[in-house]
Formats: sequence, C-alpha cells, structure tokens
Amino acid sequence: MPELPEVEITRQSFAQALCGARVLEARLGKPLRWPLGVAPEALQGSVLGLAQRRGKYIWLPLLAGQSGLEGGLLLHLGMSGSLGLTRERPAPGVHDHFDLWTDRGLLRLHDPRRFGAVVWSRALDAAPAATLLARLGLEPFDPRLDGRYLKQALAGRRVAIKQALLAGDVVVGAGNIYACEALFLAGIDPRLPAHKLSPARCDRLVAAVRDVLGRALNAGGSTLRDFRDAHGVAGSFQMLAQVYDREGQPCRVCTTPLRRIVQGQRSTYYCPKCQKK
DNA sequence: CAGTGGCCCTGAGCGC
DNA sequence: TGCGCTCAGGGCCACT
Repeated sequence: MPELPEVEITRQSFAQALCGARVLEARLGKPLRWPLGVAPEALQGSVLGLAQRRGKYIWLPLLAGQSGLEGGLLLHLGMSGSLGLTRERPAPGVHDHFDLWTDRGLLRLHDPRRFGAVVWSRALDAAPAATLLARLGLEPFDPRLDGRYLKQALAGRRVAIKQALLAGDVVVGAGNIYACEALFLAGIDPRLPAHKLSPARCDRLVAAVRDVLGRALNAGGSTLRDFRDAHGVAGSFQMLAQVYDREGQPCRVCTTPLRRIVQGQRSTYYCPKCQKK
C-alpha cells in the first residue's frame, strides 16, 4: 500500500496528536519483519516526541520522561501495513501486530502480510536504525536533488531506470506505482539502462518524480487504492493513474494500448509510444 | 562493485 | 462453492 505520500500522510495524521503522550503499555502480535529489539514492557513510561519520516520509514522518538527508555521506534509499513490512531483500545484483530497504548490514545499497526516492522533503536543515528537508513538516497524534495545529481548517481549503472528508481538508493519514495507514473510523465522507457539517461532527461525525471509524489501528497495520500490515514480518512481521487494497472487500456495521451512487463519480479506499466528509449 | 533472484507473509481474484 | 494458481503498493540478503 504505502509509498512515500501514504507514509507521509500517515505520519502527519498522528504526529502532533501523540507528541508528548506517555506510553502506558506496548503490545506485540505476531512477528514482523524484524524483532522489536527490546521487551515491550520497557517502553512503558516513555514520552513520545514528534514523529519524523525518512524515505518510507517513520521515526517515533521516545524520550525518557520520569521512568522510560530513551531512544525511538523505527516503523515501516511494508506492503500491507497501516497505522491507526484511536481514542479507545478495542481488542486486537488477527492482523494487529503492534499497539502503543498511551494516555492520548492507541497507535496500532495493522499489517496482514507482516512485511512491515517496528524496531527499537537508542538513536536515529545508531544501530539498528542507522543501518536500515544507511543506503537511502535523497528525499525527493531535497534541494540537492537535481538533474545533475541524478546523472552522476546513475553513472555506471546498467540496470533499467525503473529498477534504479525503485531501489531507493538514489532518490527515495517512488515505489512501484509512482515509479511507473513518473517515467510516463517524463516520457522515458522504463527499460532504458540508467546510465544512458541524457542530462535533459535527468532533469525531466527529477521534475516528474516531484510532480507525481507532490500531487499524491496534496491529494491526501493515494488516490490510487484504498489508502486511509491514521484517523481512517481516505485520500481523494484527484490523481488518476496514467499507466499503473492499466495493461491493454488506451494511453490517456495517445490512445495506444498500454503494456505490462516484468522487471526485477515487479510489474511495470508503460506506453510504448509516449515513452522512448 | 553492480546486478539478479529468492524470500519474508496473507489475501484477493480468477479460471476451471 | 471450492481448489489451485498468480499476483500484490517493499526491501533485505546471499550469491554471481
């Protein structure tokens, strides 16, 4: 479900409300991608700081308060995760795998596939958080990101541009849907070897990534499926997918039937006419 | 080093 | 209605 816009909207939807909240209890369900790394009881008494985002990770600072542990939780929603913030604390369902019960309500991770994670770390710049974030590329709206940077970062990389974008070690945030959409907007064939992008096309791709992610953010997260923020509020549907999940359907620009191919075991959708090598 | 494929897990959708 | 198959918005890791 969640690419950068969805993660960011999720973060925004609970960050203020929980900043300053005291942890009363933490509970784990089934194992997630990685172990929490600390006994849930140890989180009791900590005070939550303001949640931050890096790539598709959310960092929830934990301040020691009177009796708690100092550090934070690094959260990832994986493919199917979502966070909910509620006043009450209903009994957990089978797919509710992490609860943070505070004096301001319940933050609950719901994640059927369990590719998501909640990992305790003593600091954002200490292991294990720092290790997980180490290989991330620039944030899409980082002013240092421009065509020149992209060109240099892609130098010597023979993988297809779609896969380079998805890898997240150059720019973070564009997952499978938005990577397809950005390449369509930029008019670039997803199979093009990354190092072959001209400087002009690097400029266009940076602009396209920002455009797609920015519009999804403005629409309140996605747009494309069933995303809801931590209050259960759905995103608006202002951003129609141009190519994603539209195999065989006419390109909205030129009416050519769109194609689906597989790259790195992930589906790629593109327009064979609008997107060039 | 860059690139490839496997894998973690559950649920939805489809053809038969 | 049920079964078996494929696929799904992510990303780490082992291996070549």
